[in-house]
Amino acid sequence: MKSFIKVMKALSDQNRVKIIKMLQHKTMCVCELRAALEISQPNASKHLKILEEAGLVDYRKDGLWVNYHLTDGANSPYVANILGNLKYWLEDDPEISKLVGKIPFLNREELCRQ
Amino acid sequence: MKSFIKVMKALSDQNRVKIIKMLQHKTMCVCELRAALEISQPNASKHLKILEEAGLVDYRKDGLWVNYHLTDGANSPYVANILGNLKYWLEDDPEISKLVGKIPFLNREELCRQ
DNA sequence: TTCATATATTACCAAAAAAGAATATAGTTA
DNA sequence: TAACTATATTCTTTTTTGGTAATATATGAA
Repeated sequence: MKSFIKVMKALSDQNRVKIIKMLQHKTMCVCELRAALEISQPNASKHLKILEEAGLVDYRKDGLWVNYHLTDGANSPYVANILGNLKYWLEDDPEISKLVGKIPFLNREELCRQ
Repeated sequence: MKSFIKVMKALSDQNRVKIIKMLQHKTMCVCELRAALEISQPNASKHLKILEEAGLVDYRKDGLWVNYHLTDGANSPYVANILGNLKYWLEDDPEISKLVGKIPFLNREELCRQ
């Protein structure tokens, strides 16, 4: 039950759901995500950690960048199911559409000099 | 997105998940639920209200009793999907099994005189 | 009407979670 | 080595949530 609740809690926050929906389209680094969501860098890192501990996302380091991507849910039936459904859910949510529309114009090199 | 998050939040608490799993087996009144969960009556009422507002449960009044049951999720794809999957998920969780095992021995007439 | 009782609501407190500020870590480059 | 930078962590404050106690509501019975 604990792992189920961890997944539900991870998905109980708007910014974290937005992160999931963005990662459906593209592997993204922390600075791209924080720029798209307009939140602070530590805040973005913290949300990503919660998603990671729930098994929803994973990352690969690439130099200074840390690229996050969705997992395949192989380790949790809850994760597999919800991530599968979330491909279709919230597709017509206005906030999500707006965010996803931004993705092609996010430029890592440009965004990550603060 | 708000309704999705409402469902996720509703399922982010052990007692509420336990209520769902019990209602899979039987329509139950508040006093049966609170007795099974060993929580206070106001606490049970509050959890039920959160589940109801998320669209996961509904109730019918029968005299003094209020009988809660799972919805069919007709008004929400999230609810329909999660309630469908929850028939199978958590079936082998020890806490859930213990609770569900109690259900046949709950006696409303006996429990509801405090 | 009056009393009894199952449930809901309110007010309050403690614990948990979210956010910001400051600092630390880990790569990279010079 | 030292300086730079993307990210993570820690500390603190604020907000949210879960719980209890007390009270209100609503239905049924006398």
